[in-house]
Amino acid sequence: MNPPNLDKTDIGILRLLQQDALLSNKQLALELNKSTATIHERVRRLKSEGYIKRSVAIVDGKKIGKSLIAYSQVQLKEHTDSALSSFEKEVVKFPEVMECYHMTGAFDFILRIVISDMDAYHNFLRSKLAQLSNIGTVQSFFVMSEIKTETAYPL
Amino acid sequence: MNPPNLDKTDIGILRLLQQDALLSNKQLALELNKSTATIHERVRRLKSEGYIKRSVAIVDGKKIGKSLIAYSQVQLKEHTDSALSSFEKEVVKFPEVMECYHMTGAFDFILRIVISDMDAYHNFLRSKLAQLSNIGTVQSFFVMSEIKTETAYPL
DNA sequence: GGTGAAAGCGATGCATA
DNA sequence: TATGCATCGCTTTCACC
Repeated sequence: MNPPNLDKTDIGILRLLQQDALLSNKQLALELNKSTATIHERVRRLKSEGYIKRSVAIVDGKKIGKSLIAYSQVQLKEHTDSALSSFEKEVVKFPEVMECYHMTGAFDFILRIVISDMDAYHNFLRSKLAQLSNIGTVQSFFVMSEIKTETAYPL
Repeated sequence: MNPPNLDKTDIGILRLLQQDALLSNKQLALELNKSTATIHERVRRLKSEGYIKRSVAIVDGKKIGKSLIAYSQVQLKEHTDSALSSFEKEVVKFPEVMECYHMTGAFDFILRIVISDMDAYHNFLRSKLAQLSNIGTVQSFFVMSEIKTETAYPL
């Protein structure tokens, strides 16, 4: 399943738009040796079929005062379906939680939390996260340095 | 530092472009009650000053055969500056490692690894990650379900 | 710094192969 | 399905406020 139903041109489009979503069809056409009309149709198809989910601007978190990134591992007390659903439903409401995954292994969920500083994190933990029902343990780890942050899949 | 040196129009632009990088200046202008020329100048400034780092297409990993996401916690044996730098220099070369952070706490690095399946992960671990010098322990956790994956900072 | 208008350029739809 | 062409609309610049 690699490539699935994508030809070389489709792969090329995905590779290039993952690096820069603002590339014009003209630039893509030049790079991939196709006409702009062909590229236009391919891009339309890649979007309508869901290969490209969306295009977003990546903002510098530090420049807008989000200087602290935490990864918090959450273990729940109960693991019934309704307990899991209830946690998921509540945690996604917190704007500080930018990512949340249900995991295998020693804990249940991992959260990526983005916030201004440690005081704010402390406050978030005490007044928001720990207030949810069914929270067992929360273990927090903080990013000291970002070594690699890639949004583009290798193709 | 919230807002730093950004006015309401700048914040609005960041908020909207974080949701959809392909919005036209005309659409932004309509939404924010400014002229297209003003929006054009503001967007140019936000990019040149680094508030907007880049614009990217978000591709559906599962549709291109990247069905397994792992978070792997790596502990090194030695923690000299050169040992840390050496690990960082090597690990970023792996295309499977889309994110890598140097962390506080019980382990040194957390890696987000995106790959086709568990067989491929096993192979990656044995033939690539564990081959790096100075690796102490690697603990792997796998994503069962994505609850929230947000790229936009709350503004 | 913001605006409106003019000019240039790319996006978009279509007829054709 | 891919292409060239023609039209339309947005981007970009500039003189002015």
